[in-house]
Amino acid sequence: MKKNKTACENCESRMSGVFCDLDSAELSNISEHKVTNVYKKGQNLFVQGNHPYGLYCVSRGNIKVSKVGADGKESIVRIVKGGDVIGHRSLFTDQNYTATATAMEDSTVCFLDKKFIMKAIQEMPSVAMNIIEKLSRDMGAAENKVSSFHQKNVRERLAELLLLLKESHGEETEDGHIKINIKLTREEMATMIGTANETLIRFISEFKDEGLIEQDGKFIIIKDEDELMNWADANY
Amino acid sequence: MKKNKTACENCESRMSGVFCDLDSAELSNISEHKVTNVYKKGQNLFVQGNHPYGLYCVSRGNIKVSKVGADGKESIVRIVKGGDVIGHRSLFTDQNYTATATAMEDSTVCFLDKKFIMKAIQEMPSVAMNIIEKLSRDMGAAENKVSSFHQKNVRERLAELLLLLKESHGEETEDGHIKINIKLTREEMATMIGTANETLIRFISEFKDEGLIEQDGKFIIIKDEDELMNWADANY
DNA sequence: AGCGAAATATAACCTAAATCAGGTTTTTAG
DNA sequence: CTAAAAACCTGATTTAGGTTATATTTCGCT
Repeated sequence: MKKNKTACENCESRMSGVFCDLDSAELSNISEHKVTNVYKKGQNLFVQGNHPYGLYCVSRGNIKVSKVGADGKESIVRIVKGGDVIGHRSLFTDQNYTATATAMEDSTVCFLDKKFIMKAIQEMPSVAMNIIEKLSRDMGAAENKVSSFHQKNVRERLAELLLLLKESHGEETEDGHIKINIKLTREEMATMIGTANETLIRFISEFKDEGLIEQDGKFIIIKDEDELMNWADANY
Repeated sequence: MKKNKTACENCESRMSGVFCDLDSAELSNISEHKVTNVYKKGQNLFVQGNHPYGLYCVSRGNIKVSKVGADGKESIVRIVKGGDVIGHRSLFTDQNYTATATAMEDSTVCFLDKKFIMKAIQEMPSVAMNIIEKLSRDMGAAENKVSSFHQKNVRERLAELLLLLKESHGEETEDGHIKINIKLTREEMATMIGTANETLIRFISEFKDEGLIEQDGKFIIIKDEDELMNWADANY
């Protein structure tokens, strides 16, 4: 975890986060109060049970937020990408972290002290509003997941996951299809939809056989979005 | 849905909500901008797909927030009681409602116009902060649910549900036990943990046979909390 | 009070998906 | 480059819990 410093003004994810509405004076104020860290793939930003001291703001890279149960089983509850904040949930409720955050690849993440971020919320209504918006959106996603568990089978949840990943990490290829530009193991995908990796692999294979998706090395390419949407909305 | 008006200052849930830190001048300002409605059991405050025009603030009664899937199956994603706000999630993301809110019993609910509540957030940092806290807490609960689905079986999820209901709706009885003071059908409990009602009934019966819980009319009484906690944290 | 409709309960059966077992391929580290 | 370890894949077996069926009890309503 090397430390170095980049100005927020030059951050490649500058426009997408909760600080997007700030002017350059306010931004440079934040710049001065933050620490920038580089995490290697597999390193934790924080682990379940730790006490939170501030807010993490991802500049580059994908971070997975996961919970481990009593039996040691991992569940990925969400994936956070460049521009997003992380660690806010526990920070604002003043509990210890209820999940672990791990870099899925080499990542650059800034850290803001709790006192500073609390002051920012009080003084800059746009920051408060953006945090409220972000929490609301994330909560919507979490509640969707809950009802999907009840109402959909594994095949349907997988179709849904692929479409969500397309939204969050999709990139157009030369031939006009969408490539899911994030490296995920089958195990990780399985824990995202709450199934066993053998089961997940089986349905991935089915989707490939049926021409709904294709594989490009580690990456999945969406070939038939309409059909995936049909499955995600349950039809069998 | 009869209308009448009660001052926030006299609201029985005044101290528990997002407006709890306001002084009486601020409170009476809110009082003047709200509408108070009484909903009969079974009536909807809003339904999935509607456009949100403001914020609901529950004064008295329990409101269930549920989603229906493509197959018509209902899932209760959370239950909101007196003092809590509802409808904020969709309001702040400016989407249509993604769930339906239904009164579980005759309830009193106030409604605040969107413009007014947005202004309140800008001008009263405590309101913004309380909303952030509430969203964070709710989101923690939702993420716990997601990982429970993956990591726990029905018996364990039921034990967990009973303990959560004890926290949110528990009341001490004369003989020192805790009674879950909310009327829920087996069907409703089943949809809260994503199972079939027959299955839920099976495990409720088991818990009764084993002396972990007892029934007092429509209400459940926790008899052996420790054992329930063991089950909720998974041990089989 | 009495009737119909929900809600509750129990048992038998069946299926979706977990688990187990055995491979092959890819990645990583020395 | 090579060995070891991950990751991936497929088939067989088992099982938790969904589904179906049938009673019984309770509730809401006129």
